[in-house]
Amino acid sequence: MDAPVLPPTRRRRGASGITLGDVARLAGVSPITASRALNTPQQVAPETLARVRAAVERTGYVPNRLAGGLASARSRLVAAVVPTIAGPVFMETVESLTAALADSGYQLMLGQSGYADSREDALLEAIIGRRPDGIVLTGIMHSATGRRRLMSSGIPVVETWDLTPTPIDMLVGFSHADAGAAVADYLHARGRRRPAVLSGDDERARRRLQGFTRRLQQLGTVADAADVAVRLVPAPTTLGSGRAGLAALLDLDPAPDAVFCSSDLLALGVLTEAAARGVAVPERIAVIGFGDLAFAGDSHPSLTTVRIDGTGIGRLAARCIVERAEGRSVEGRVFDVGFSVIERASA
Amino acid sequence: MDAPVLPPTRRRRGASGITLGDVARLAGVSPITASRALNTPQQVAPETLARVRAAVERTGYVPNRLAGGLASARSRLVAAVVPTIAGPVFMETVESLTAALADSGYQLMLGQSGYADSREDALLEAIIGRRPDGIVLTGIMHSATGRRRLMSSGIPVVETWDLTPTPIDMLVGFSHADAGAAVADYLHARGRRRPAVLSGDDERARRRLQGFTRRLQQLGTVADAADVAVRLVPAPTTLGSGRAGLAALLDLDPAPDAVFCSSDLLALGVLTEAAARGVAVPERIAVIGFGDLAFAGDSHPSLTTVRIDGTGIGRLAARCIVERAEGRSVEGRVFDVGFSVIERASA
DNA sequence: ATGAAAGCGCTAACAT
DNA sequence: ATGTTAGCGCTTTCAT
Repeated sequence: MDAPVLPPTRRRRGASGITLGDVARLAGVSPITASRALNTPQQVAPETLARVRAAVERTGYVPNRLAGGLASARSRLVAAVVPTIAGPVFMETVESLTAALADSGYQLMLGQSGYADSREDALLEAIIGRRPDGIVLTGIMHSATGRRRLMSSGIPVVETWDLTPTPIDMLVGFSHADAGAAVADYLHARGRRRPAVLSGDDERARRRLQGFTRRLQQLGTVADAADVAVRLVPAPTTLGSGRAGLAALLDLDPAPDAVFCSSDLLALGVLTEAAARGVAVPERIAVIGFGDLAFAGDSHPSLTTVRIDGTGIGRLAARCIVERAEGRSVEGRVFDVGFSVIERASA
Repeated sequence: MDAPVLPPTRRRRGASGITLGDVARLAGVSPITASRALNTPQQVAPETLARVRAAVERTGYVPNRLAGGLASARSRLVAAVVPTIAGPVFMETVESLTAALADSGYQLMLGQSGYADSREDALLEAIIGRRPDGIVLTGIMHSATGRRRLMSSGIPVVETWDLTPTPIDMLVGFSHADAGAAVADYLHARGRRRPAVLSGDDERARRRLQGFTRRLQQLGTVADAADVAVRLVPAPTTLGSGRAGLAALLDLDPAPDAVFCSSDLLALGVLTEAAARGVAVPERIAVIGFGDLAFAGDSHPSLTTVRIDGTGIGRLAARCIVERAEGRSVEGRVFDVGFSVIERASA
């Protein structure tokens, strides 16, 4: 039998080599009609629709989104950048972001910036190269070069977990300085006069620390910022560094009567060390965490902390991107989701 | 001046509309040469290379990987599926996977399967549609339909965190039954004769549980599987369910003298509840966790647990995918990374 | 070492 | 409601 005249090797097609054209042929329509049947079914006659769907079913066709994205300039891909996945802080946000995006037919690409700026450029290149419909920045950002690059890329950007004065584009976060101040108020109202801070050494934690000490000065708890005992530990914070941190703080004279920790994990370490030493919490020392992670309500004593709605942040970030991608305009570009101090037993 | 004759609206190009063609023109070469300069520089004359690189620099060109992927049938995208991102268990694996892939020029796409099978089909469709060069399945898998679909997609698949008898393709994991048995041995050797299990209700934990009780029978610790007190808690496990779990186990008569927890978080909850009740660990009850999360060494008492090299799993999974994608063959398709019981103070 | 032609699989822009 | 045409931006194949 004569094979039809074809160029020698028809090229390796993706193993599941069924294309829209194949489906269309099987359904007896043109490719564009098949495309419409899948993407905008209301534009297609019911009977045609049924034929196309049957053809899809029979062939097991899965549309190639690379091709679709190239043709339509909409990749339906969203990139998220986190300093590290292994930190518990942003997980909630990434989780809800992933879920919310999936609901709208978008997929999440994950990038780790690390806590260093060096690989950041490579990461941006990798991300922009995929032409995502949006980029969600979580936590720390960014070299000035990186910011400029993002702006000129024209890709919608949502920065999260912070409220910076000059956002790249959109912003979903809260004021870390205000959160620190709120904790200062809380401790002051409960009569604590020798507060200390145990803090991871990252930018946002430092901002909370600043807000905290500043408010303590305003309240008259301390005369000078230097009067607040501060112990910095390297990021990421751990239970172990919390234990070591409390040990160090207890050696001070006078010993503090409260510790504001920059993370719940740190606070859990403080509780652990206090229990190990027989130091009564909150009687001898009050402990406040940050984040309200899942375990905060179940520690012993239960942990007073600052709650951030990480899930809400993720969901809102997703909405910002999706609305923009679909050409709908969002009312506003800066969203303050706030925070709340959750009173429990430890303070 | 006469504009060159062009179709009316040249179509909206991606905002940063610089293409390889633009770069090539600027460098005075053909597009394909510019392409080679970027992808296989050794094929290009040094002087040409320099001109192309200069043009890239000047224009801020970022290659469109959607187009590249479409043309080359290599997306340099890898999909990872986890039940949930918010669980601490797989974070380490996802982190090292992301990092290892990035080092080889691949990007990670994240999908959440949830603990339910319902959305799984949609997720697979979304993933396969992107034509990733590989798929990493972490934890639970999968409806028979899903497995078949993956196999017929022709995309390399790595299942992780488990050793199943009939892998879809490649496998990087360890035997949960063996891990359970090892814990049984450990407790038996230390004279514990009334061991209990506090376990999240998921498949792999159940497999460990089975290995655990079976070995206890072999050892003669119990006559019957039903003699091992088992308390199941819903996944995901929390510190709170650990506390509640111990409370329930202590009500038994006779009370257990050891608890094997299906996660470190659960074990931390047990330690917490024990401390709150003044139950001495390990004297009155020994506690063993699973996972060796970061905090395990720092709890009070420090936690005896089973260590899994999550980072190694991620790195190895990345290697499997990358080697396959680059056409190199990997020696073997099943890798047992094992586990180790870490002896600390709690047991 | 470089280039010309063709096409990856899909969708936007016009038809009709 | 459906089809035709012309690309999206890149890489493959085959020449030179």
